[in-house]
Amino acid sequence: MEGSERIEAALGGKAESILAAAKRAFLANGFGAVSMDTIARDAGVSKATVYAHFAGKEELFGAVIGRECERRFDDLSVSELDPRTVRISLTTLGRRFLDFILSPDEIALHRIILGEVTRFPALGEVFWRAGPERNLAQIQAFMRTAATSGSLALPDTRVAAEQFVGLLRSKVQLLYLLRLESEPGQPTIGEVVENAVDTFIRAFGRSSASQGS
Amino acid sequence: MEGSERIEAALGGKAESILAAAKRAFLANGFGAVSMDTIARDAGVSKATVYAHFAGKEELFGAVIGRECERRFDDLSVSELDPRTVRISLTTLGRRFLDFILSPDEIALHRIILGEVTRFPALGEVFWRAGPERNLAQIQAFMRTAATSGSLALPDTRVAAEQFVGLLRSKVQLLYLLRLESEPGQPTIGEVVENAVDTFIRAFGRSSASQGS
DNA sequence: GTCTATACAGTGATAGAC
DNA sequence: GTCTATCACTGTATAGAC
Repeated sequence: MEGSERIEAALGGKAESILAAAKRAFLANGFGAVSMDTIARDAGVSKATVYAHFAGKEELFGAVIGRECERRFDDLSVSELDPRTVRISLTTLGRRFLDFILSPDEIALHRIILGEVTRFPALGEVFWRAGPERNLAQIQAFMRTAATSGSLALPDTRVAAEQFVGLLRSKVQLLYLLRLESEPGQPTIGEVVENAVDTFIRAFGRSSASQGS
Repeated sequence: MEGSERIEAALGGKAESILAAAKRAFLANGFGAVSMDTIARDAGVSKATVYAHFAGKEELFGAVIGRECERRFDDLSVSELDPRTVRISLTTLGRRFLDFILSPDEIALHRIILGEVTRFPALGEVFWRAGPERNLAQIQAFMRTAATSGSLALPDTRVAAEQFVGLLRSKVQLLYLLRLESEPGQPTIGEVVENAVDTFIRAFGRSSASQGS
């Protein structure tokens, strides 16, 4: 244990504190509204220590965001889904996807990326590759099995995956991003998923499983 | 003409210059990266004049964004669309909608709003009411006529409108927001519209018009 | 209202002791 | 590596003359 502490110290436990504090500050307030002073104080170190680990504010921001993009790997576990029970599988898949993209951290990250992509153009691709692209790949994988097994009649599995995502996000993701998620009269996540699955199966369903109650 | 110049001067031609300069700066760079110095210089007035018209940077920002939200009224002209030729009408409608939300000004506004909604919580509702909500209302109006005329079998016109929008935005809006619109291998706007209309008619179409080539 | 000049706070970044 | 103290600079905002 003494050894592991040694190693941790050698790797820089303070670097982790700084990154953690920077993550909290940046995700909550964006780039411009956060000062290096705040980050240093919140991390329990001096400002000079921050600069000993990171060349500047922009580099620190890039490190935080890049890390955050990589960390969040949304495993939709599509291999566990049975393509023969399409409605159930699509509902599970849709629910997992929406729970992920509507989680507070993911919404905050989404806001930051879009707000700062003009100043940090590289972030756009980093975000896309780490998030939406992976999700689409997983969903497309399920679409392929469903098409192969004959449960769905899909002219193009890639387009199908993109459209299923579009049906799921509908307006609900934008409402969350705009902080309007608790407006009265809005449908629940469960209803959004149900509606998306209904429509998707109306369009591409083949078997009697497409006729739900 | 002398009179109109007088009036313009009385209303403050400089206020317009300031708002115009602020709009350019804020839409291009966000809130934090813009200084009142830049705005004043770009507007051709002194900084004190800016403060004579607007209480501070935040108020100026709010004025610019609020104005921008109101200005952009996207008239989809749904009353001109014939519900009997569903495929053509949906294609026209989808094209107009996508051309609007993917226009440079709209994309820039979208980025700013999402990036600053944490600092300016009121902007979320302003944006929603002025843009997405109006678009949805117009699209829903068309869905109603299509349902009444029997061209589409829609269980819920509101949900149908939201889902049509979801199919249209699919991933293309996010790609534009992330500045990845010119990545190779991406579908054109025309293809996105076509795919959205295909799927929508597969789900809700009734007549033989749903069987396109 | 408009300008020039300036006050004042806060920022990112660094020097030097330990 | 880490700290305290400080730098140079930019930012918002204002005072006073016209």
